[in-house]
Amino acid sequence: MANEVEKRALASYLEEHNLKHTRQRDAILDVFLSVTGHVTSEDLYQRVRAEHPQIGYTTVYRTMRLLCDAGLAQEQSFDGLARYEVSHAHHDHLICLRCGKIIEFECEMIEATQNEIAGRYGFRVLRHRHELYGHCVDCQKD
Amino acid sequence: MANEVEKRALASYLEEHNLKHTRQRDAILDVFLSVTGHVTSEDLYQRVRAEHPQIGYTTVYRTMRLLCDAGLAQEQSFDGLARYEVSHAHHDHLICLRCGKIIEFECEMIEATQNEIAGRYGFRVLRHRHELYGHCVDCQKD
DNA sequence: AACGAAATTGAATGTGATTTTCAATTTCAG
DNA sequence: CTGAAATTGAAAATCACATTCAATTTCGTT
Repeated sequence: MANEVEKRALASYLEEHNLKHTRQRDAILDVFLSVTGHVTSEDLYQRVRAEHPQIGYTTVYRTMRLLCDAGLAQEQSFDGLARYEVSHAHHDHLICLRCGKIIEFECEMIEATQNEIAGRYGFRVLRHRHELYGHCVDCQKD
Repeated sequence: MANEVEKRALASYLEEHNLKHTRQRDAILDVFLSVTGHVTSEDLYQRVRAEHPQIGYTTVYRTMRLLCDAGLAQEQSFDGLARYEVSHAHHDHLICLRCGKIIEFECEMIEATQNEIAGRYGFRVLRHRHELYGHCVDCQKD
């Protein structure tokens, strides 16, 4: 059985919150983890449906919110559509405005600077959004 | 008459694009410029309506898009709602998750780093979004 | 000042993603 | 096995945003 770690994390979360373990949640988690990149609920629903035709859109939608609450997924939005990615080390995004390609990057220095700036205003930063929009190598040719 | 510079800028834009000068557009621009901060179209509509009850929501909405196209306004979105701010020098935002306060800041260093990172991936950055979410001084007390 | 083509207005309606409702079903502690 | 509580999924509601269209207004030309 794949994705043991994530399944156990989900199980703990469900137990702690008096929620129930269901086949649907398990199946959706599996499909979500098998996807690389940033999927919308609709995307994910289509993929889930290919393997589990009886699972409805609403369940996929609700399960993604659940996975976000459980810390297994993160919601992003680059273009007005909610997209989900598997939670992993903090990072920012480069988004190509022509082809939609999304590249992730990390930068300690920017993080440090953010905290320094927030400190000036007495702010305590909890999270941030940092996205660079432009054209990727391939799309600069046109 | 107030806001002469902006009114002239709008007039030029209208003329260049074969659009027409109307009382509504003038009134909406005035109200928009009188607001400090980041307003939604609904916010703005309410304020416009207070002075000009005959102006409809749609006109406010369309005028804000016009002002964005004309470079007089900028659209932002921190919480899913489109918000408009008066155009001014480039800056990023600090947003308080409790009270909604929005503080603007600038940072050359971050801008430079962004370009350096984008360069690594062959990206040409056209614009970016950089928002720090957290708690402001006042809201940390609670 | 008046004409008329073209743009604008604003109420109503459409759109599309997201969210909620609710009856039927499933889970799971006892 | 039982029953209370959670979950499911189809349908409907919601919400912000965007468009439609007939009536009105603007403005270059007469």
